[in-house]
Amino acid sequence: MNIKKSGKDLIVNDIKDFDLAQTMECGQCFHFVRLDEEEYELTAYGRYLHIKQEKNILTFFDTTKKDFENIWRHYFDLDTDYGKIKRYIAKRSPELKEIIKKNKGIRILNQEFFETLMSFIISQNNRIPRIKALVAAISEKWGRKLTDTMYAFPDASGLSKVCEDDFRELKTGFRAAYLCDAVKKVLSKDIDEHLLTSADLKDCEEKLCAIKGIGPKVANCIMLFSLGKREAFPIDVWMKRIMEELYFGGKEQSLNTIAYLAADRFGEYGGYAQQYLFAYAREAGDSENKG
DNA sequence: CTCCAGGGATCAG
DNA sequence: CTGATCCATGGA
Repeated sequence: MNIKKSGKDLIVNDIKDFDLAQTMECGQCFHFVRLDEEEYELTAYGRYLHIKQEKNILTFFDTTKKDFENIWRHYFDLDTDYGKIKRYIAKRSPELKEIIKKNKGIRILNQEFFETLMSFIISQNNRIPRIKALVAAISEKWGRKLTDTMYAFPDASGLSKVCEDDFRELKTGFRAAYLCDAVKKVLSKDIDEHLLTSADLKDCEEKLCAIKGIGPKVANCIMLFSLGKREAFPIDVWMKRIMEELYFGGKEQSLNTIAYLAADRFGEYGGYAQQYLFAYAREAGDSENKG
């Protein structure tokens, strides 16, 4: 990885195991706009970013070295060795070799805690385009304006005066009460990001599940995508189906049994494995719909 | 019209 | 502990 400035832009050369589109579109993030095949705009940590990939060259448009080092380097998980991770997962589960090859550029983003918390509450029983629309709507209504079309997601204090009816007006449906409860518990420090970060996986999950509307799946997404807990393993309907097919001969299993197998098989790399399994499941599901 | 979405709360057994 | 039903909303 070779970093240099070119006018206002910042260029990263020789980037390995990275594909921008795969990373943005794999269902972990909801606050971005696709401009072109490998070109996106997004917001995170109160900043706006316009980014583009051409082969193994990444261009961060109009970005200072300071912002790259303080924010984007960690956001895109650029200091993690994904080659090592992929080799480990392929060894533990050879069925995944092909799908890892197809999705060899997926990175797990290190997103902001509060935005991730709220986004995955919204994700429950919802579709990705709709989740994105709701995240954008909350940002536009209560967040800081960054460009003509993009707004930063507000922090908890920015939502302190927002009530359930306000969330309901945006058509968040039955999740309005959940969003309210999350804001309240973050403001009261009942939910504290730093305590969660230092807590172990089980303790952290338990604390997150104290928020109304958060269960095991959403809690694990929050831990994986915003608290740096890469051993977290979110199990949704897709994951359940594909795990039963790959490891249990197609027989139905309880969520606990599946979670136990994941922990045993993938350990500290559970979260990474989950991304490839998710891609595998979605691909299988799509071809099923076509055929 | 019906069905379902990267689930979870609630209640029955 | 496991299973069924409901939850708002919008797109297929």
